Amino acid sequence: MVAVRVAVVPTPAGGARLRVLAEDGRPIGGAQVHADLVEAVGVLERAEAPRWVMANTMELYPRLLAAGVTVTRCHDVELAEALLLGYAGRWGEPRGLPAAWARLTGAPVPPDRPPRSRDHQPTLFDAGQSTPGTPSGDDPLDMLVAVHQAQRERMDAIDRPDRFHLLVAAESAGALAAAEMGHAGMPWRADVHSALLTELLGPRQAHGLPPRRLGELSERIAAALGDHRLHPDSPAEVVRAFARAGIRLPSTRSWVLKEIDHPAVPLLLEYKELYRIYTAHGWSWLASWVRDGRFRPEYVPGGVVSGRWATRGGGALQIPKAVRRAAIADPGWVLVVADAGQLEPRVLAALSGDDRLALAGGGGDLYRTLADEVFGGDRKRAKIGMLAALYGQTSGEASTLVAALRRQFPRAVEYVERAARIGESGGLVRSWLGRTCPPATAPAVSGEPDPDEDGESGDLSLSPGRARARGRFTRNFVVQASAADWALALLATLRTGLTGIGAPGDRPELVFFQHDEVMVHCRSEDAPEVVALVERSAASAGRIVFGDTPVRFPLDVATVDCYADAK
DNA sequence: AGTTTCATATGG
DNA sequence: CTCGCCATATGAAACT
Repeated sequence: MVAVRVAVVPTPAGGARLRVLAEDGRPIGGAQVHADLVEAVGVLERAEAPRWVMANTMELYPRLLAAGVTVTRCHDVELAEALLLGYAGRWGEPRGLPAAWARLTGAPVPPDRPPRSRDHQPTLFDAGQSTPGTPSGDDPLDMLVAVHQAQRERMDAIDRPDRFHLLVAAESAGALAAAEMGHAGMPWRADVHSALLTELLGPRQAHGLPPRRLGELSERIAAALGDHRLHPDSPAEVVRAFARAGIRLPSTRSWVLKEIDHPAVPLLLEYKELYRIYTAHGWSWLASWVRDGRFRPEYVPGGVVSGRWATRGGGALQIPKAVRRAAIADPGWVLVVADAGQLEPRVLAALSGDDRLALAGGGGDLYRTLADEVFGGDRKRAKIGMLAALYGQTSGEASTLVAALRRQFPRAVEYVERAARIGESGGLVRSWLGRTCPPATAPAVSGEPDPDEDGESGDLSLSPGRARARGRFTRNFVVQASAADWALALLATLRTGLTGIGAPGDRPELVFFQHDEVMVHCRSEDAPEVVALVERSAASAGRIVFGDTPVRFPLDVATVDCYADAK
């Protein structure tokens, strides 16, 4: 019989212990012991491609990838635990296997281990069976099997189990993709990056001395303000210098400075831009994060409450446009870059079943249609109105614009307003697939008491100010988290499909994922097939997540040599 | 000296 | 009185 699911734990000596499971998680037969983890997984994957049940994908899978073994599907017990805890309103409790096992057996719940650092070498201890706080003698494979089985039962017991199963599968697939992306890395030309820095900043100086261009600018800024010396990166100094020149600044933010008519302003703006690149994406960034022609950040699936990914170093999700010129495909290869346009309003249309809004997104530019239907052709206002509805903005003319939207799209607007009301009254909201927002936290952890908070006398209701903030959060959560549901489904479909394209050994590789954008590195001749696959995956993600919906999720797809040319 | 918060930038 | 969501990362400033 074909193994549907297989639980796997590594042994300290590089081996593995496996147990075949039925779909519901019940073990079939006893534990198998293998001397070689990589071989055991590789053989079974090729033969039966089961869903691998693992405690933590990001810890185990990189070892398999390093040895050339990929797997198709998994169930990540830790990620599933976090989703289940969140669903139950127990957000923030330890979610690791030892903690889940302790809850199952009624033992004291140990805290989660802190995440390992990036250049941490696995030790016998890490790979081993005992974990701090766990009674030794508990077999990790037994723990894994039992916790997984219990998770399957908990998943079946909640509302909309079909969607929640999808969520766990998508979250797990995301973890596989994250490990694979960390393994592949984004093609990155250090020489191009360095040349770009030199062009912008002047040649690199020794000992972290600021590059010449920054020094020159700061001298000219000082001179323009009648000073001898000035650190333009110190907001306090800049404010003081302007004060001496008779200009009072509330802050030194770019948009504040832009309103000021003074010769130092353009210099200062230029300085800020260059300084930012120098400190955040300069030579030291290059040295820390780019090796062997690849940028390898550390992705953290499920790292953001809304289900978006985070990174633990490298800042992969904030790569400035200016340095994207260094992301260049290998010779003979290209980058297929695809991003979902206007994803959040489209997701709102699907969530709320607002078919009129769905229709408005049918023509490609949703804001354009909105503008023509509601705002007398004013696209800018249409966009502000929609974003105000999604974020809860009330200042300026935002309320008026949202009210206008509501007249034409009552279901969509009511959906987010309802989420806001639930949040304001202290309730929980969920994404379409069931990812749940964290509960309202107890205010004033330390320091100054919140002026908006009158008393801490065990009153669970929120103060008006906090309640409104909470409402904006839950309002946005339902949309942002459901958009993340969709994006994960896209990613999962895409990564599976890619294994069928290209020649073995020269497969397209997923190298980047950023909220609503994916990047595939592939041979030029495979690009058309990849483009078609990405587009199919987007459409299929819409159906998988939202079922039968008229909402379209169009992608902007570009096949380029260089990331900077994608948009 | 080490740690935390603030200000400002980047991304979606 | 103010009122736009989610993040990461850096250096300066403030704090222990």
